[in-house]
Amino acid sequence: METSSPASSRRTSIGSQRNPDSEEAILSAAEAILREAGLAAFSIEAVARRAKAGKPTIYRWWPSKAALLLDVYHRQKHHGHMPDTGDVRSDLALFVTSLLAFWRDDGGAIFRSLIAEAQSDPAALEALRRYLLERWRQSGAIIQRAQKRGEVRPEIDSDLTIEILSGFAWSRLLTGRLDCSEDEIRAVIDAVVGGIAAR
Amino acid sequence: METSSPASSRRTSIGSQRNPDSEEAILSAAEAILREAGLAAFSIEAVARRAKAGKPTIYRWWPSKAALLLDVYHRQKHHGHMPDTGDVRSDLALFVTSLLAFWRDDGGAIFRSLIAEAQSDPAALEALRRYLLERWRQSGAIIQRAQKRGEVRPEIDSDLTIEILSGFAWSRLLTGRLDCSEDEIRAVIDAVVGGIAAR
Amino acid sequence: METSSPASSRRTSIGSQRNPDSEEAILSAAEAILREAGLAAFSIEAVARRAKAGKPTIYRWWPSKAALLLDVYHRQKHHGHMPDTGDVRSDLALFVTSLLAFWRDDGGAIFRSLIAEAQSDPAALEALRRYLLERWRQSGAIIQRAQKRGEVRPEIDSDLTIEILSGFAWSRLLTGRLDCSEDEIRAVIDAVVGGIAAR
Amino acid sequence: METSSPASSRRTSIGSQRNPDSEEAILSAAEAILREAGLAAFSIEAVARRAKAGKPTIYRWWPSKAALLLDVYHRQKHHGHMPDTGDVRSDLALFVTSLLAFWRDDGGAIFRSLIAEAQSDPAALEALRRYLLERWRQSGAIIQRAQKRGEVRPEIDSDLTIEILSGFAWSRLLTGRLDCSEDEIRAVIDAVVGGIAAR
DNA sequence: AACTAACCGAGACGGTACGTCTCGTCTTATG
DNA sequence: CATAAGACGAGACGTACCGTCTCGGTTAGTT
Repeated sequence: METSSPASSRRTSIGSQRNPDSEEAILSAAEAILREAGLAAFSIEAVARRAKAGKPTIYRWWPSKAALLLDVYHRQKHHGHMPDTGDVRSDLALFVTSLLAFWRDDGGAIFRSLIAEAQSDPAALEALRRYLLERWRQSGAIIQRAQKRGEVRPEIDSDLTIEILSGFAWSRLLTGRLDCSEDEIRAVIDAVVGGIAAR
Repeated sequence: METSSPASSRRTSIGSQRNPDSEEAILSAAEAILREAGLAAFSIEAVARRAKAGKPTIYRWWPSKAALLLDVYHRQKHHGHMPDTGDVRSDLALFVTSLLAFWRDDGGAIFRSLIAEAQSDPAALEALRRYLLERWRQSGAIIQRAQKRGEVRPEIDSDLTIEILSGFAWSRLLTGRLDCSEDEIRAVIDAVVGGIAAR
Repeated sequence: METSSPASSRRTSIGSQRNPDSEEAILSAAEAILREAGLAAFSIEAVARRAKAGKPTIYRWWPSKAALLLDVYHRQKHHGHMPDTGDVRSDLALFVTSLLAFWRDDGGAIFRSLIAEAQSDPAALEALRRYLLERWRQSGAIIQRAQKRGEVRPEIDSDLTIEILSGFAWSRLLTGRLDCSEDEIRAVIDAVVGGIAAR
Repeated sequence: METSSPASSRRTSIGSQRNPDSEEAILSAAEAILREAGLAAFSIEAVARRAKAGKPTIYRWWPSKAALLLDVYHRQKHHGHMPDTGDVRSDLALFVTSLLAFWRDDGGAIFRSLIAEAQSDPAALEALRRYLLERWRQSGAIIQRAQKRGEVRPEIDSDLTIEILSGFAWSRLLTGRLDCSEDEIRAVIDAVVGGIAAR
């Protein structure tokens, strides 16, 4: 990180405009702190210290801790891995598997923090909600394709189905049980796709 | 609250043992703060102030903010509403409906706080996890009864099924969308019980 | 007090530098508390409250209670009243009289506190010691002038003589007997200057 | 210490009277704490802990920290070493030397604490004052004997003379400079007995 | 070329909460 | 009724962050 900066000593103003080096340094620092030490260690003070930035610079561009968290989460790569194998079970299994894997490897600490922050900051809650509705809408395409193929009944609400699977993933993330076996994921998909009722 | 105390002036020690009046006052104060002002306003300091208790008294009995939160949550009534209508769809619908209603009316603010706290406090996470596994096991009885009646396939993992429904409820709680219509809940139950696949 | 500030509302930062208004407010508050309520009421918390300053602001500039006490004592006027009447008896009588008067009117409560604090805080003890050695050295000039005039034997240690008189004053201060008559002071001076031995 | 107690486990009431074992244990503990860790570590709490006594037991018999300190100081041996060599200079030198030695070896920490405490506790101040006046009166006998022998002028106030020497000793005690050379002590005695004035 | 405007870092400011310590009071159970 | 034990309300301790502010300096655009 921070490779774009001129390797030299001190970062300063570049005139009456946002300094992208500072932005980059701040986001990098925030991400690193979350990843290395978790939400408890994540404070504006700590980010400023690590990014060698002034606190007002952070407050100028991110009105709240949640806004910074959201930006950090957005910087992650993942977004929009949209499986399309032609089989709804495989697509959904890949969806859940890759989500859990992403959280396990990288973004989990950040997303957990975002959810936690949203529980006390209404602005964060609103931002999170908006972000999620969009994400679920996107991922709903998996279901909609399956409906076009005739695999899934047409009256099924695609977003709601995604929210069910996503909710299961949240449950695992927020209780620290991301190490979910293939079998468990298959069982979840089977339940949602095939139902649990006796034939 | 605090009606049990002798209406007189000051609460004090009752010897070398825990004073139940103090415990009650602290839990009441904690609950009131969470309900009225939310997690952001919930601090040991504030609880002590409102309960007219010394901070060490709180720290003596609750080692962390999370422990206090958990106790406050436990004091709520709800726990263990276990529908048994003889029909798995009705049972599960009641399960989800009553959970959301309970959170909407009373315990939501507290449980949200508990989850949020668990994201930065490992001890809270562990306590939450233990609590949930037990709750899911209890609620899993709904599925197991249905399996005995032949309504649900025997190889289905009852706890996992409950976690799926519970996860959906979490998703609604944590994104502030507890006002869930009957139809939506029915759709969720239908998906999980009957599956989404075309017949 | 605080007349220098703009009489308006709130004192705040003036950039990356010590705010003299805050310093003044803190020292004034500390002095007032000591004078009005004594050492027992003197706490960093109380000073912060009265000065309308944050505790960290105090700890930033004064590492210990003793450092603050010392600064408060230094702010007093007295310092360096150095009588030079041409007669050693008169000089010393003035020295003791004005010291006791100063303590009686103003600085006594503060200096008592400083000595008390030094009995449990090594840093305070060291600061006090350094301060006193310097003060005795200064006051020793009274003796040295008398030696030059031939009033006092040349082999007499001027600092030690001052410490004897100063010690007597301490005894009076620390036992709350500052209301010392002229006669008593004269008797003390006579003893030290003329000795108690029969001629 | 504590050798008088029955070496067995638990000390308890001996009926409606003061238990001397407890008193002994408390005074011993108080003395040990002062000697080993100084005034800063001296708290009723600490004394009770070390003496394995209940706090109320201490508060019952000693109304204030100062009262306990005074009792501890009284338990020391020293008291009343009253030199009588027939020579006032020798007597006074012994008086000062043995006082400083006693404080250096044993009682200094305790007496310093007592003086410090008296600066914030009026009751302690009063107790200290009464104790000192008595002590000075006793030690004044040194001067009075010398007056009878004709060594010291009859109009000299014996108590005041003792207070001067005592004040010098206080100065050394309270500034942590008890390591006073023989020469310095002699110089002090010479000043007071013979005066500093040129012949 | 001078001026303004917004940015930058630094860090002080008044606050609040933290978790720990001791205070002096209280009530118990034990003898 | 004294004792050891220990809980209680109170509040100070010194530290960490909060979000705001002012500073001195830098660099664009605008005159």
